[in-house]
Amino acid sequence: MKIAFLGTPEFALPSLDMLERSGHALGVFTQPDRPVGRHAVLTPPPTKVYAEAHGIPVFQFEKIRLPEGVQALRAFAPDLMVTAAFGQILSAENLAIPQYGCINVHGSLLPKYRGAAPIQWAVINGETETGITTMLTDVGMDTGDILLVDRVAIGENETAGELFERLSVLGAETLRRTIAALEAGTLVRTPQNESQATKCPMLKKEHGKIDFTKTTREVHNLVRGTNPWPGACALLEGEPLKVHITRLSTLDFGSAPFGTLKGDAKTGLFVRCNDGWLEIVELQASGAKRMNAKDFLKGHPLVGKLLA
RNA sequence: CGCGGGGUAGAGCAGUUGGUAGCUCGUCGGGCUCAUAACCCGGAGGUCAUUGGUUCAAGUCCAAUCCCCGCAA
Repeated sequence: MKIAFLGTPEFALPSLDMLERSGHALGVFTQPDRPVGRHAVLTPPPTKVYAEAHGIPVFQFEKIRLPEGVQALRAFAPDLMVTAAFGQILSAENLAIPQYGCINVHGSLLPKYRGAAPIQWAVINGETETGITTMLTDVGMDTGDILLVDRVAIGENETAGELFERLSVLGAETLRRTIAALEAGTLVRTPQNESQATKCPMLKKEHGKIDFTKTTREVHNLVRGTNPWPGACALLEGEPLKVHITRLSTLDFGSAPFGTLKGDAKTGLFVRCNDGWLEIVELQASGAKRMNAKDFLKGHPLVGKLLA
């Protein structure tokens, strides 16, 4: 089958790799190269790097729904489109091009967590289960008919980054089965239950701001869900402090204002939240590299100070 | 050349107007103790990122270079 693969970041790579190994004729449509990092180095998206290494043609458009993109897609003449974390909205015109339509690989159990950052929000909200849904893309935001679903449990300490990696691998498998069913003519379409639908917003920097009036579990979930990006952060004496890893703890340092720090270089660093004390395992001060909280304590007397 | 912080003992940090290199933790040895991750005493461990310059004297002042990181995009 001739497939137009629309995907951008690492999440899309296992799916792309699966399609390549399955011998489909591929074309990769992805976002333009973007400036990355402190020195704004123009960096190609991972799917482009993969495609070039495997001799797959690459097409990059700012907006594929604009005439230029539509024209290129039509010229490529795919039988099927596949999207995985593409990051652009497709138009009806785009979707009408391939005869089999467009299959999207989505990192949630639809109709829950429609939108841009389903994996992170599932962790932030403390979900214990998520998964991969393949769906037939329509013009709405993740509203198309459901094809196949695979479920996975979310670990108590699992970070969004770790879950991302697991789901990207699972996504390739779910996609493989979906296409196999399509080719066998056994694919079943199930409309989404609109009454169960939830939407999650794109994750922004400010979503990482920790609120210590919340419970230890809620803060822990935020730290996990924003790791590795954008990272959870708080203010220590006016300076930003990133909190990379936390652990739920049963240690009790008594009552104290929310955000109060306790502990030492041996037992670890703990911060007061609404219902108890959360251990901060790994952190990063402004200008410093990330380190163990215990190491940080050796050179920074923090006990009694306040995080805000 | 977007703004900014930083490279000092194994780890995390301090080091004031240039004048013998310090703290906490770890480590090693000894002591105390029923015992200990606790406490006491002692020891080892540094080309102060690199190169050049100023000076009687540079971790400290000047210049250049390399590396790490935060913010902004």
